[in-house]
Amino acid sequence: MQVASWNVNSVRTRLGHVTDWLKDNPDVDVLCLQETKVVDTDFPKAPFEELDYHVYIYGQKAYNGVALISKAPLEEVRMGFGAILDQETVGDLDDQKRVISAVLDGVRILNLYVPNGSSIGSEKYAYKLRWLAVLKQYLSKTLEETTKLNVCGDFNIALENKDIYTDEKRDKHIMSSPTERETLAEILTIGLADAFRKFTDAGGHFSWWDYRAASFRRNMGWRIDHHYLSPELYEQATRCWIDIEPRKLEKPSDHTPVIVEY
Amino acid sequence: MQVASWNVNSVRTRLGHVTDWLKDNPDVDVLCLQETKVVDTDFPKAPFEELDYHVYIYGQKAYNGVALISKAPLEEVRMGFGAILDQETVGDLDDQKRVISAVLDGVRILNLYVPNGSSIGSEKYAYKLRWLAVLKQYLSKTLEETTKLNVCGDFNIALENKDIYTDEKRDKHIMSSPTERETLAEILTIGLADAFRKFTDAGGHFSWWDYRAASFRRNMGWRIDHHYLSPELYEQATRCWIDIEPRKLEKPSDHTPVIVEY
DNA sequence: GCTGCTGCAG
DNA sequence: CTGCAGCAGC
Repeated sequence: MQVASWNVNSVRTRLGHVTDWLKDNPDVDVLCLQETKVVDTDFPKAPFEELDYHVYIYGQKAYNGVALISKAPLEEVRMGFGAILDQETVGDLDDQKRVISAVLDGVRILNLYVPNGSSIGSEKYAYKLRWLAVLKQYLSKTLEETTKLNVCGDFNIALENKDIYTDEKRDKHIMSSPTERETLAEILTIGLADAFRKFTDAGGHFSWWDYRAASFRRNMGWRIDHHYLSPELYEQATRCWIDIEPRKLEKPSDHTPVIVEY
Repeated sequence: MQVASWNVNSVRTRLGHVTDWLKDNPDVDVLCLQETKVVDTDFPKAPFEELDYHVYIYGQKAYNGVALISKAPLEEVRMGFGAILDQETVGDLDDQKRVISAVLDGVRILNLYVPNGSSIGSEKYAYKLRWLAVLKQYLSKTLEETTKLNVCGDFNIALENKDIYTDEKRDKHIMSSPTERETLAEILTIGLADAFRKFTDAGGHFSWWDYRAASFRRNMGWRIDHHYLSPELYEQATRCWIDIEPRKLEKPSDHTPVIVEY
């Protein structure tokens, strides 16, 4: 089974890229999309259904939005933190559509778009940390019911120095600050491990390159899109890789797909 | 000597089209641009200067804006009505940057972007008529000092029925209403004649096609961009034509160049 | 409708 | 550098 994660930065603008990629990657069973940037009524379901995929969406206008594109029908589809956490815990966090999950062949696939956080100390940064605190509760509760969990998506955090093209300003940069790293590392202690690092020790592998400053051409990237697996799945994992080809296309997303196989 | 008029609908968005067109039309001495939509500090002068043109600009943020692009340096450059009319007459009309003129080889080239007027009876329509009243004074005063005057630009008025693709709703449509036509015709009585009509009697020649309803493909156009010449220049005129090629490009302006030669 | 701009977000 | 909303113009 293969699961892919791809922040497409607007599913409508990137529709051709995404359907082309699915055609080129017929072994991918579930494609997890982030930043679809579209309300559910306007999501282009037909192009995927015509390729015999099932589509599960949780979107909003202009920002955020997540989706699951699957060859087989999915079970137990859940949208938002509120699906399993009480309202008091969730608060307003589900106003932004960042969480969708479902089960395929006994594996819960959990697709996330973690807040970016803007800059250290900003209001959006506080939101990111608050969101991650609730995420931990959400994942803990999920792990109470399943031993096969694949948490993937755009985490907007690069855990290790080798996951970033440079060491400059690292500690003060959003996505690599000590607090963010510690927060994510702490979440993973509940029983999740990075599928990519099971197979690849080297740095220089990235999943996101800023649109600015020609950073893709200069390979000034970050590895911020991840597949985190529960122990049982981690054991079963046979591959995890980044496909940089879509980032080379005309008008690409700034992210590129990350695929795990188990 | 050749003078061209082109409403480019954003000189920054159309920069490639404009420089390409200049390269393809090396005999054009002065290119008059309208709707440059950029403040003077942000006008892309360098690409024109690298092609050895001189650039004279009178712009504002987001709306309107006119410019003169010239192979030779221009003399007596004037911006706005206020350059020769008293402030009492001009009022607030120079808040919108719609008038620039200069002299080349004894010919005053006067580049206009006449207000569109939105719809008959609207506030913008009243502004258009008020603007045209002041234009008449401005042109009269200009004709007191020169016998060689080339007034060109986007007039947002089609003087004759054959200058529009259809007769439908003509009288109630902005750009072809009787009042607008009479107002422009009255202005021309001070001593200006349509260079295009010296050479071409037929209808079906247009300079503007709405972006909507595939109107260019269906040739649903209007001839609203003009060169009006003082008698001496009109006598000397050897050609006047519309180049529809730029309207066929990707992401074109809705207008296309009109060129006069004398 | 179709485009361009501002302003925001990433 | 890109996408979107909201606006304005035509």
